[in-house]
Amino acid sequence: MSEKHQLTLKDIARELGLAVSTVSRALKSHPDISKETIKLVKDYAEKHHYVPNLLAVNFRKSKTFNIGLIIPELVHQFFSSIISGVIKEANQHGYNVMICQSNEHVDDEKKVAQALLNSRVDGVIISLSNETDEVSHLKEFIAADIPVVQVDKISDLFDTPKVIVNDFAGAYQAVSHFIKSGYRKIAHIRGRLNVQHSNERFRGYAEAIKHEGLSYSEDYIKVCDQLTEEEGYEFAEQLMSLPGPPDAIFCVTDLVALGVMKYLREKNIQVPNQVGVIGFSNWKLGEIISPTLSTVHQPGYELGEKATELLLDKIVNGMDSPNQTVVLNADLIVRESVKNSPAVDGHY
Amino acid sequence: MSEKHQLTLKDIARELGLAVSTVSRALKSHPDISKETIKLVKDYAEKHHYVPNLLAVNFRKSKTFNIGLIIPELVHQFFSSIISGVIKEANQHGYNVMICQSNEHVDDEKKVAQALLNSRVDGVIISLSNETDEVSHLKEFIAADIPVVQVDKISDLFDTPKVIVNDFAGAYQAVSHFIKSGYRKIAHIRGRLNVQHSNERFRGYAEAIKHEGLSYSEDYIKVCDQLTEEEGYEFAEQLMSLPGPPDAIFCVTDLVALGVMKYLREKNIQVPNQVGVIGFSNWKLGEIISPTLSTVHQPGYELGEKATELLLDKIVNGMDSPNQTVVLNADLIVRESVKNSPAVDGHY
DNA sequence: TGATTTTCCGCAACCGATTGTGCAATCAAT
DNA sequence: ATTGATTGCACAATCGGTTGCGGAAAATCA
Repeated sequence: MSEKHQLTLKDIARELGLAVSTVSRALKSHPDISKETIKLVKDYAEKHHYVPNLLAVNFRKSKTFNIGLIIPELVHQFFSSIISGVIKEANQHGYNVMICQSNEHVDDEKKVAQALLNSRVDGVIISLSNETDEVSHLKEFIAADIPVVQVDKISDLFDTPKVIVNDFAGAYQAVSHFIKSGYRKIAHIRGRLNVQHSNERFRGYAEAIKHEGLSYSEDYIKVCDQLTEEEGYEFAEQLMSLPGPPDAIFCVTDLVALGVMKYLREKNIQVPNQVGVIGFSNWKLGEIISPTLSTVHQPGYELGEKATELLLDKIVNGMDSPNQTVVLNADLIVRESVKNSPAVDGHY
Repeated sequence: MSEKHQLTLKDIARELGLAVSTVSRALKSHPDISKETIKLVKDYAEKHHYVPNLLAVNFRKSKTFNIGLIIPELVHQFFSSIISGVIKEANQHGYNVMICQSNEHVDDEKKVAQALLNSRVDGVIISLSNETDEVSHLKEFIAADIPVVQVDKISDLFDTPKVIVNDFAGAYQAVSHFIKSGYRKIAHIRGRLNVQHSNERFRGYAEAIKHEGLSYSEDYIKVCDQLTEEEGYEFAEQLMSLPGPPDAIFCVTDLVALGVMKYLREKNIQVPNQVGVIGFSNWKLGEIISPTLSTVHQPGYELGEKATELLLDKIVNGMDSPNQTVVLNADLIVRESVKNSPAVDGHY
């Protein structure tokens, strides 16, 4: 079975009494070659299952047809969704994806960036680590004429095409939905002050409240550091112990929301009737717990797709094409953790 | 910044007044080259940041340094753990990983297999789709001298190295732990009859019970089809409605266990005091729910590592090395869903 | 000193496909 | 019939390393 020698152009040429160059051109229907010869060659190639040697083609064209993907961590629903989108879109255009993890550390990020540089990828998609505050190691790609696209966790210090989620609008939707469902005292457990996502979500929260003519007290804003379930639990306790406790809690993340719900359940506070809860990210577990968790869906798959689309555009059309920023919608998913109200007008 | 022309051996040779072949050999410290010349060349190369053109090297050596990885689905904690292990091990040896999804469909599996074949990967790691019952499309790899390693979801019809988890021992541990913790009436919600994993776990369940001198009635065995939370809920209801309901339920999967716990909570049946629950797989969500879920950990990362190790061995040492099967342990993780008992001797 | 071995390096083919250039044969035009 | 344009294909260089072979210079030996 194992044919020692893969069929090459030379073999076909010899067999057909043609020159290698003629065979090569015939296979791509070059106008210089007569219809008859083209048919002859193509028939022969098909019959003998000729497959061009990718290694040779890539070498000649000086292209690897590989794109690098640097993400903070692989075992994570959101990021693996992104990966999935990238792979699908890349494969569709004949590219492979080399996945690297930064583990949220800038040192690892530098290391894998260097590795990708050495392996001569045709382009790179990156979602920055939490630690990354300067991007000199990424600018080397640009210096080497390797296009880069940033996705989700981006830096404005680095001028590339970007694909992000509209955190503001997602948060705005969530909080508006609270209000339309009859909740009035809405608290927010937010993320770190130096993270763009958190700030945008907070902004969405604040704007929605303001837009509806309501207001919030500073007591209603809690700042997470690690975004853990424990923090959610703890802040829920603090919030519910206030003289005027909230009747709704918007959480920066599903995991935090879970901690909140755990506390509420333990204290026999009814969700959604006494307190409504909305998270962010649409983790699988939100569908599983009870009551099921309302959340804002981040379209990871679509982020990956779009980022790849932009990257391939750069690769094909050159570095000088404009650096657009694509903003994808983050949409509210209403589940049981928010009470139904006839006031809801289906606007969402 | 962007140096149009990457430094090549020819450049170094010209600059140093040497032949290209000499430079090439010097860089790999070939004994034919004098110490002085080697130093001269290496210093120059380092100073000017010479990086060999991987495309050229790969072409010459007829190697891609790519390995393919075919898995059912990417967005899944277990499989992404495997991926993570594969990538780490592969990168450590200078290989890249091309990830493909079969989406649990044999047609997709065939498609990506063909794609990997055409892209001339140096080797393939595969975890079969649920639909796969014949492996002719995979034997093409062997015919093309491309080594294959199977991981987790394997077929005995295909003679390759394999890496699997000891489902039997994991289940045995779980059920033994139930017994040592004082549970006596242990039910099992199992998976499909035609899936090897399910059968092994069932076998572990049955053997553990038998070994402790206990027995189970057929009423205590429920067979899932889709392994969903809903099925868990439903079967829990059936089990708890029996004349003699169980005091412990061993579930084939964490998700099923979750459905069970949901039912028990709704009926105010205390976990773990009235009924103990153990799942399988160690999903993240098991740590998050309350009570936290005891489960059997499947070492996905280690599976990936080991599979890659075996594959690289094949790639380097040739196809004729023996096809071993590596069995990794699946270990019990005790959490709150099983009651503590002094009878537990720390054996686990 | 001449013969032989060893040391060190250059020459050139090669991997397989791509592509610019050149040239014969065919065809059209004057 | 002679010139000019067009068609259809072959030749050969090229991409950047790798590697077998051969040969000059230096070192060792007789």
